[in-house]
Amino acid sequence: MGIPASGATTLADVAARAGVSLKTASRAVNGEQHVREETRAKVLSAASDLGFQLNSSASLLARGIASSFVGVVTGDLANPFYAMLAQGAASELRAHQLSVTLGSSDESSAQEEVLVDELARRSVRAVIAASAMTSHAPYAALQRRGVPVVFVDRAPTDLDADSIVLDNAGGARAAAEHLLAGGHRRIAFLGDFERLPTYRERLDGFTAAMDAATGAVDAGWRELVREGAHDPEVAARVTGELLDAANPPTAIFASNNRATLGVLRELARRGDTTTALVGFDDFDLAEVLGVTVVAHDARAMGAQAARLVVERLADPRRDTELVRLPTRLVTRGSGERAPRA
Amino acid sequence: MGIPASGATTLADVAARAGVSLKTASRAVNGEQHVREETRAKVLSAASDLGFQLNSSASLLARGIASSFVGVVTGDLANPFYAMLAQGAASELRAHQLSVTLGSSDESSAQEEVLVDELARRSVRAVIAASAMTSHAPYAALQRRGVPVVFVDRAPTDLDADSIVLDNAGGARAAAEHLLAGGHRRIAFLGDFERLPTYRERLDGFTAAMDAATGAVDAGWRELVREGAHDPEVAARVTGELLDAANPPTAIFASNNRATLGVLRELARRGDTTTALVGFDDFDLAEVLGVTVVAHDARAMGAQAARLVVERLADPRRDTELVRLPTRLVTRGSGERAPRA
DNA sequence: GCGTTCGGTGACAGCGTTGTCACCGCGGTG
DNA sequence: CACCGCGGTGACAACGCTGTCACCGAACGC
Repeated sequence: MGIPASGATTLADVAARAGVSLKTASRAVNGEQHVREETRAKVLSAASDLGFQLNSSASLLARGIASSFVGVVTGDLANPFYAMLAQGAASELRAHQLSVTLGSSDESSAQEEVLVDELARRSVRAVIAASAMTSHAPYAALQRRGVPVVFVDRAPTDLDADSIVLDNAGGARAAAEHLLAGGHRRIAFLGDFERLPTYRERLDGFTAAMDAATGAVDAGWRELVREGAHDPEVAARVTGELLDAANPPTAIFASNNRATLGVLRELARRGDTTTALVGFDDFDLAEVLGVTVVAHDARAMGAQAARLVVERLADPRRDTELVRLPTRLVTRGSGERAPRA
Repeated sequence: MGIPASGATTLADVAARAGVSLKTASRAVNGEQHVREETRAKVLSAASDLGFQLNSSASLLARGIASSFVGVVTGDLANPFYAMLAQGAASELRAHQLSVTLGSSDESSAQEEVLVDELARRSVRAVIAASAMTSHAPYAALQRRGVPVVFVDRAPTDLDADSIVLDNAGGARAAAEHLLAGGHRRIAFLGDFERLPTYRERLDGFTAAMDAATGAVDAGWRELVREGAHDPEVAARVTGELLDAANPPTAIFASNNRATLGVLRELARRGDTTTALVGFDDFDLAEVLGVTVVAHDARAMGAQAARLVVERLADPRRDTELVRLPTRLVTRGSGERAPRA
């Protein structure tokens, strides 16, 4: 009943209609104590009559809170890894009355800088970032302003901040060792952009395994290390080149899900069913395709990041934490193919 | 220089430091005109010295704007369809100074209701929803309050609102006709939750094709229509049941990406390479696996939804629009397998 | 030379909410 | 019976910013 308000209805309207003071109405709609049940009911009914909704800007302002949003910066939501990460963070944050706002950088530093700037302008309460930048100055600026920044997947080296990363070296090493144990002597490594620490760590783990196997591996194994295979197209092309070479690898380690995708496309294209493959990152159809992978839990990573955010929000001066999440090798066949004689 | 501010620095601090009035500082940081370049530089430098950042709540409040966020409600971000949708919306909205806040309902009506409520509390400017609800009362409430709601993928029947959907019937019909043309007489239909309009439309299209082919198809084809295959596990189980039946289908139409995934798992598990398959929704590895699909552009859908939001924000009383996006059949092999003799 | 315009600047009153403090009346305490 | 404590309520001043309006001086037109 009553004409739909032309402008927005305010708490004052509700208070007037309920015949109470502004403050009492505020207490009622916020579920605070010190309000008689009867009064509260009166206010709530008036509010619902008017279709009232608290103005969050005004509320935030009055309470001296920047906002209730946490920015999540990822490379590309189309990558399920990031999507799961975001979802893990979002659901954990919701439990703490925080919402998530999203931005994709497409792995471009420039774009990411714009994103961070946008988040700053939105006065986000904290930021969770899977950063593709090498210099994290924009994040440092946020930190200085008291906005917690938690890095996921990739820890910054030029900034002291909470971070949560995978055991990249360990996972890659396990993959390499698995292939070596299977008798492979020529194993190709398909890396991502050189600047990404994840890639470098994975290469380190891979290298460690290869070095430990000196004598058992071809001396020239380093020639089979390729980088820059950030998207499936490049990965597919590089795979083709590797396999067309004079002395092709008998196994491939794809250092992330997109590289794996590219390898699979190329192998399928040429009907190659003998080259062994282990990929970093699990994916939906890996089971169907029988792809052996280094798996981990992206959702847990997001949730953990959210927890770090909440903890730092509670105590800004606590020591920064570096969480390293385990990976596990899931064998499904492609990594167990014997080397071609 | 100067001690890092204990609390937040305000525009007043900046103004004081620059020796100008509050209003002039405001004009300078907001890039408004009527400020001498020299003055602007002075203010900007003071702002950067102090690490100043405009308080968005205060700014929004003063300008009488609810917020700069648009809520995007989806089923589950882990589903690439939703992830792309969200990304499409986000990047289009960014061009209009709007940010996206995300919520996943896990396709649960209860959860979705909570989400919408949360969005309302955050005073979002508009909502884009891939709703799994049958009754859209919570959205109607938002609309009444002047918050534009745009439905994607699934249009509500109990609410007049801008919507953007796929040509579900057309896509499903094309898939069925394709299989029929290939000689199949027993085609199974794997549906989603019965309550989802997308599923019903796809079934309608499928039915239309089958009906048009009366005589050519088995009279009992309706027995091969199954629903509730919302996740891969159920889809896989149902597929198994269908194929184990006395008179199994020679082809399967999976009505969404998760159903397709389930079917693929089950076919792989039993080493079945003869049953034909067409899936609704494209996916990364479809090419590798040679899966024929009804494809569409989720990102475009999100972008289009964002455009509708912007338009309605500009003119709240314009007629609501229903956009129907085309689908296209992409043949890759699985849909072209001949029926078993 | 006087009125007019206009770029540049500032004072001030909100925007809608919440924190603080004060107040009122009632029941329990000594 | 005076006092205190406390549940319930309200007045009022913030919160940090922007819109409005007013003001000042310099450039301009006639």
